[in-house]
Amino acid sequence: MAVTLRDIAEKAGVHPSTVSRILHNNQTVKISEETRKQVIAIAEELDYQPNELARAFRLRKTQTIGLIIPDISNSFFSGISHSIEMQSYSAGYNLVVCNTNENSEKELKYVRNLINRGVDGLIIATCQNDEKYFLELARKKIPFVLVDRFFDNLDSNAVYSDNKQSAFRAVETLANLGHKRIGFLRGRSGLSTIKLRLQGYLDAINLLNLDHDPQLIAGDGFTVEDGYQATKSLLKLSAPPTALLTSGNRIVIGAMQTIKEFNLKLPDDLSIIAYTDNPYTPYLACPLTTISHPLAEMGEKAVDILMQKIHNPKDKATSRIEVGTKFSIRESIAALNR
Amino acid sequence: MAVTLRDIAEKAGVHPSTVSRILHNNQTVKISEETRKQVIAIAEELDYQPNELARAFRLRKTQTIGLIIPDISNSFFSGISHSIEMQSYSAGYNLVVCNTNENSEKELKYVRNLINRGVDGLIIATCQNDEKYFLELARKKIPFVLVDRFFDNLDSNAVYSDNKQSAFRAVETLANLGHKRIGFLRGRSGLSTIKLRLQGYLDAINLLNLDHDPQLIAGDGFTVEDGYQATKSLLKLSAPPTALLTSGNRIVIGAMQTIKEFNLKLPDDLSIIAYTDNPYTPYLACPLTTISHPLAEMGEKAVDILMQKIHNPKDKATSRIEVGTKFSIRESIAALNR
DNA sequence: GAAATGAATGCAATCGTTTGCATTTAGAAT
DNA sequence: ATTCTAAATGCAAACGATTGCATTCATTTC
Repeated sequence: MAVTLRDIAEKAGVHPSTVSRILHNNQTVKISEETRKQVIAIAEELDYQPNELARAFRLRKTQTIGLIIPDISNSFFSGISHSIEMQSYSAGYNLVVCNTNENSEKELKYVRNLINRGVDGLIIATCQNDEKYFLELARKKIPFVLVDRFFDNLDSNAVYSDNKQSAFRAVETLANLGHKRIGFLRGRSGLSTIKLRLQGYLDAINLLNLDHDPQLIAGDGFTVEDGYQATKSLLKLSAPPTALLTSGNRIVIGAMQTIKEFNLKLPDDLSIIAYTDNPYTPYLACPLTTISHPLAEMGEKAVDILMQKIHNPKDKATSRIEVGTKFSIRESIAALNR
Repeated sequence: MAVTLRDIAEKAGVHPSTVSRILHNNQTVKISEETRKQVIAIAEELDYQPNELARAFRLRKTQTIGLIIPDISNSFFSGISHSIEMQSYSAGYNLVVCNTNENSEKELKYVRNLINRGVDGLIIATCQNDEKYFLELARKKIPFVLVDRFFDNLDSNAVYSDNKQSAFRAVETLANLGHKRIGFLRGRSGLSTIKLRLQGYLDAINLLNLDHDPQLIAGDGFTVEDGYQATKSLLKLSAPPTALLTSGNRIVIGAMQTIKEFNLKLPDDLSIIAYTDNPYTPYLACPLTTISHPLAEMGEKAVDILMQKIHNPKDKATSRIEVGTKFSIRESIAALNR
C-alpha cells in the first residue's frame, strides 16, 4: 500500500499530526528544525505521496475545476479549453472536462455531478436557453463563470464577446458592398448569444434599409449538417440571398459543402462572413472573412475570475468581461455586381 | 450544509448504515420494503446528494479517468478527446484532461498528480521518448492505455495506427507519380510513432530507389512555426524536394504558409501528402491528400480497454489495437513534370 | 417449550489527513 | 524553590460513507 503520514510518523517517532504540519507547512504552529529535517528526510526516503483524496475530503477543497462545454472537438471550444487548462495548471488546479453536445439536460446532470464531486468552481459554456438554473447555482455558493454564452439578465460572472456589435458590423460591411439580401445562418436560436447576434443583424437590416425577410434567417443548430441544410434552404428560395453571415464553426463547413454542390463561386456568386476564425481559414479555396475570438484571452480571463471568486468566497460582486472580436477581411466578400 | 446519510437516518429513525445500504443498493444485506420506501422518500424530500468525495475516499474509487495529451487545441487530439469523454460519460466516469504541450517532465508531473488524486485509470498520448517511465507505472498497478503514441518494446495496452505502412504507402504513391526527391516534415524526432513513420519513409526510399538524402528529413517539432521553418529549409536546398510528406496537423499549416511565401503553386510546383485530415481539408485552396485517423474509434477503443482493465484488475494481459488509417486522395499531389 | 434459524438492523471501526486544544518540557522570572 | 511562559509536540475528534460482525426479534423446527 501507499505510504501514509502514519508510516512516516512511526519511523520518525513522532505523531502523524506533526508530520502533517511539517509536510504541508502549516505556519500556525512551530516545529523544531531538527524534527522538521528528519521528517522531511524520511518522507523523501519513503517517497511519500499525499493522498489528495483524503486531503480534499478533509479540507473540502479539491483543487479541481469543472469545465462544461458543448463540444471539445469544435476548435472554438478546444481553443478556449486549452487556455483554461494551462491557466488552471499554473494555479494548481486540475480540470474536469464535460461535453454536453448542446443537450441542456446533460449539462444539468454534469453540474450536479461535478458539485457532488466537490469541484471548487465551474466554467460553463452553457446550452441552457434561460438563466433559471443559474440562480439556483448561485444560491448554492459554487463559484462559476459563464464563458462565451451568458445571460443579459443574470448577474453572474461571465466572459463573452461583442455579439451584437460584431453581427451589426458584418451586415454593415456587406451592405456597403451593395448587398441587400443577407442570409443569417444563426445556429441554435434559443441561445442568448445567438439572440444578440440576431439583434445586431436585424438592427443593421432595419437601419440600413436592407431586405427584411424572415426566410433569410435559417437553421437551428451548430452542426455541419445544420449548416448544410440551412444553406440549401436559403439557396433554394425564389429570391436567394447574395450574402451570408454564419454563426458557428461547423456551420460554415456545411455551407461550403452546399455551395460546392450548387456550383457557386465565392465570392462572386455569394459573399460570406463567418463567425470564428481558425488556422485553416487563410488557406481555403476562398479564404473566409471572419469575426474571430481571442480564445486564449477568453480562457485566461475566465480562470482569473474564477480564482478570484474561489479565493474570496465572501466577495459577492460579479465580474463580467466583454472581449473584443477581430474582423479579418479576406476574400470571401465582394461587391454585388447585378 | 449538505444533507448527509446521518440526516436521513435521524429523520427516518434508523442507522446511517441502513440508509447507505438502501441508497447505494448493497445487495448483500436485506432491508424490509417498508423502511426502504420510507428512507427513499425522505432522501428525495431532503434532496440528498451523496458526497462523492467521501465515497471515493472510502471506496478507493473515484470514477474518474485521467487523459494526458500534448494539446487539446489540436484537432487530432480534441477529436480523440471528444470521443473519450463521451465514452467515459456513458461508463459513468469523469474525465480530467491535462495538456503537456509536448513537455515530458510536465507529463510525469501530471501522471503523479493524477495518481495522487486517485484516478481509476489513465489514457495517455505520451511525449516520452522512451518507455522507461511506463514500466514503473505498470508496477504501480494503475491501469493505463497509450493512445496514438506507443512503444514497440513495451508490453502495454495501446491503441495506435499503422504508422509505418501509411508512411510507406504515401511515399510509394508519390514515387508512382514520378517523384524522386521527397521531403519528410517529420515532427518530433524522438517519438516512437515518428520513428516508425520515418522507417516507412526510408523503407520506401530504399525499395523504390528514390533519392536518399538526410537533408530531406526536416523539423523536430509539431508547431505551425516548426512546419514553417522546416519547409523553408527544404525549399532553400540547392536541390529542393518535389514532394512532401508532413507529419502532424499543425505542421502542414506552416508548410502552406511557406509555400505561399515562396509563391509556389500546389500541386504543380510541389506535391503534399499530410498526416491527418480535418473538416477543412476538402475546402482548401488545394485540397490536401491526407492520411486520416479514425479519431472516434481510437477514443472508443481506448476507453473500452481501460474499462476492461479497471473492472478486471487481476487480468494481467495487455490489449493492443492497431487501427487502420484512410488514404484520402485529393488535389495536392500531381505527376512530376520535369 | 427450548433451540435453531434467519431476517432486519445497529454498532463501531475505518479510509488519511487536519486542527483545536491539551500536555509536556525547558528555561526564565520571581 | 516555586511559578510562569512559551516552545514543541501529542491527543483525539472530525470529515461522510461503507461494511464485517454483533445484536435483536420473530418465526420455525423438533
